[in-house]
Amino acid sequence: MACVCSRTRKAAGKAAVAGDRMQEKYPFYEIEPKWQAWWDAQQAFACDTRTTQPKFYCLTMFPYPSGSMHVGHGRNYIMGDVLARYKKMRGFHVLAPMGWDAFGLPAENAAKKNGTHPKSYTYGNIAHMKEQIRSWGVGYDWRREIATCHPDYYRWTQWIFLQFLKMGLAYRREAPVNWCELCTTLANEEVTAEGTCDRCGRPVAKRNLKQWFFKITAYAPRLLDDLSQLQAWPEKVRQMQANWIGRSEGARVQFTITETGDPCPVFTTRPDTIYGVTFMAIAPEHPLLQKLLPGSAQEADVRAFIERQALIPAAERAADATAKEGVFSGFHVTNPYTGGAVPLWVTNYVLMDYGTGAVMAVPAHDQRDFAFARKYQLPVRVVIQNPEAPLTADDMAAAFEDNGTMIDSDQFNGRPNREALRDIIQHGQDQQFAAFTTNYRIRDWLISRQRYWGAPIPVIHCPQCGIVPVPEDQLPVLLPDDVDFQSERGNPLANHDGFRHTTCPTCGGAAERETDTLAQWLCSCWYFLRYVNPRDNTQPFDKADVAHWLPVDQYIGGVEHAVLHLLYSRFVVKVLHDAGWCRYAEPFTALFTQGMICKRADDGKLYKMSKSKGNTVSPDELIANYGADTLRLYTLFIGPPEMDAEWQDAGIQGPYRFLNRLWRRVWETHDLLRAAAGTPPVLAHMARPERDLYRKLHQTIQSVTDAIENGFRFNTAIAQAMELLNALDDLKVTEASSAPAKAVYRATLENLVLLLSPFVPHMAEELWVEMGHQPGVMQAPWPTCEQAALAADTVEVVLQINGKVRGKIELPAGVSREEMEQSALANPQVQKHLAGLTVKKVIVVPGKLVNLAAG
RNA sequence: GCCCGAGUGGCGAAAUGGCAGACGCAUCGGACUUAAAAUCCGAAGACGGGUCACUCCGUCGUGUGGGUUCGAGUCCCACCUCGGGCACCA
Repeated sequence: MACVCSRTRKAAGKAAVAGDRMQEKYPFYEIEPKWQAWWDAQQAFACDTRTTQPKFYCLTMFPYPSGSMHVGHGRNYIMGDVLARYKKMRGFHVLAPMGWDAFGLPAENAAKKNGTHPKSYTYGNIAHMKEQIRSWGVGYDWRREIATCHPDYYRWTQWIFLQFLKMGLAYRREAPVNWCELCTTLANEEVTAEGTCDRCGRPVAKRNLKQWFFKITAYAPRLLDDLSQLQAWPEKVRQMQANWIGRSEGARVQFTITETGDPCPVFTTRPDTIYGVTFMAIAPEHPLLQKLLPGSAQEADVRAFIERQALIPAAERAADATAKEGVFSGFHVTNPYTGGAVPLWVTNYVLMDYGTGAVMAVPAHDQRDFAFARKYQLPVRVVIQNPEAPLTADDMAAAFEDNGTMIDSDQFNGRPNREALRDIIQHGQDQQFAAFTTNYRIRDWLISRQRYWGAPIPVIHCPQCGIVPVPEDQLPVLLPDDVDFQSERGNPLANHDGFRHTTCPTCGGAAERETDTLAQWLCSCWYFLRYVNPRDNTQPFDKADVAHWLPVDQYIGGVEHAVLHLLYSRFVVKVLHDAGWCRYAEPFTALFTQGMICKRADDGKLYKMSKSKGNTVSPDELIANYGADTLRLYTLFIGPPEMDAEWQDAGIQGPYRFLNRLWRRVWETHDLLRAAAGTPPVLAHMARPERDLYRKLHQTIQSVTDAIENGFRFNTAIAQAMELLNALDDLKVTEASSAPAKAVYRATLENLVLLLSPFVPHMAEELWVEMGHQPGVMQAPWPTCEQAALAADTVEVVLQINGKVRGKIELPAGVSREEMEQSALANPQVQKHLAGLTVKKVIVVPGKLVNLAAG
């Protein structure tokens, strides 16, 4: 214990201590390492998951070990640490773990470039980043540290894959997939709206490849519906997920090829326009064409068109600006509602992977169909009449997409279109050529990658038995170390004969291992479960423990994961729930997405901190110059935590000065504080100035608590603490002050240290001991607000005339409305402004304000 | 095009419909110092006015234009700019 408190120094004499400790700048370089070591020695953040105390699972998104972090990364961990420390003081048993999302491309690229093995590269980076996190003063239960690249972890990632396979939720198929030259295959979620790779920015092309998918589409309705349970998530994230899942209600209608009778179903949200169909538009990739075309009259034209479209990148073809093009197929389709036939066109504006790849075209009521019809002189047929300005097909300059009255639609004529919509589908359903359908935009999740540095997909391809899962007791399928990274021939794993050749677990014959690895997203989809039982060698996690600790009470991370990690994790947990492994269907009760830290780059513009922009700020130097507490305080003070913020180097001065002032106050008044230790403040004994300070203290306790609890408003919490210190200075307590004044002074500093301890833990620990307490400020209870202390004798009442402030008066607390009104009218300032006016109305806000409406 | 979010001093920002600019940065003035740094005290939205001076007074002011209200940064309507998500999704 002697190592942590300052008693040894004090033994040398108070004067010497004061001289030593009251130096110009507080010695953060001494106290910060000291307390970090003490937290380690005390296992201050160790969490016993078998506890029965109220639990709080505080999780910050774990990082990819890229090598080193900048101050922007720190915001995430610091906020989580503030919350964890605060919850501990509120009596919760807090689980705050940390780990590494350690599979991924940079390690493999480094291997290619420098010859470093991905394993040593990754573990080297982890060691450095762990040191950085430690130097920030962020506390975790490091006994629970995990790295997704460790065989003890990825063994269970592979196990999860096998559960999906068992449940029919993992499958392999050949399909056009997103392809990035560097990152290999990509999930749709990893492709930006511009058609580039989310990770490296290269253009993404479509390639036909045999790949592994997870059937996330089967969970689309639940993933969407359950968003409504996530009330403690940012509205923005829920909307982004809802957009991504993209539900639309409509009908599936069975058209048929007139010439052959082949079915050609469509999905439509506008069956009310079905009597206005004048052609059918299908995607060039539509499989029906391969059946119809051979030997047909238009075959050559159509094939030429299809081949030309195949060469155009998907992003370009999907762009709004791309002109609509098409070619007549030579075939027709029969509309089951009318019995009539319309021509079948192959077009570039219909997407094969949404709906059925075929669209019933209604030029009169759909702008895209309209543009196409005008270009190719196809007929326009109005079936929804505009009640305000009747439409004629020949004169229309644009499609009429609003609501109106149905015409030329058999028995539905005369009805408002929206109202008839259900009946139209019902009619088709009764006649068995249509059905109510819900369509989703989300596609299945592509999870295989042609990369070495990932968890091998645990299946074996047997020429006799087909795809055979690796038996669970043979997991993990280990990643071999001895691979050739210099080879240009694709996935290094595929070139490793020792890995590839194996025997079939079913028939014992020669077989080949799958050489694709799992996308790192799958590794990070379940890590929050593993933290509960990180060293369990018999199962991924313990059901009972996880039932107690999950869902995560507070998850903190960047909004960039809104439709990647956060959607995938929800999906995986739902599947595990269905498999009986998890009791809950949602992993994260509350989510907080922090804003990014930006900085002006050399071009004067503001960018998110990144190595490529050269606008990063390293925490290492700042911690060396100002200390971790100052860096933490500035990071939190910079602005509202959910908003992006601009890092300004000079801004750190404010928090630094504040902490130095706090430090000096405690050390300057060392004797006074010690002497006052035995006498708690008593309201009745206080004179006006100390009662005001005492009230301010309790107001601060109230507002800081509220700021942390409601909305993570750390910036205002810190401002409140600064105000309290300013108020404390104003009181000017000295040795000569009264005993009650000294008691209030001590109580204020003591509580200020407690209130600040989650934010600046090292200084708080040090000052806490200095004020005579046992080490371990986190064991102290969080301050509580005394209602009696909040009461004031007088209130300041604002006097307004027609909403403009004309004076202020001090009145006794609890003053009546009538007294307030009379005092206002009697006020000389008010009378002056009222000269020549008559008061028409008096508004009184009790204890606050009188407004006289006069004219 | 659709759906979110933001717009307040030189800057970061704060304000349950009730004193706009708390808190902090930068700036300026003063004290301390041989000097500087640090620290402490003080000033400060803009424009105009008044006084020897201090206290002071007026007008304007939260992206723009309307509205509701005794009273609007805050609520409503329309619009502008910036950021994010979705988008030939049938």
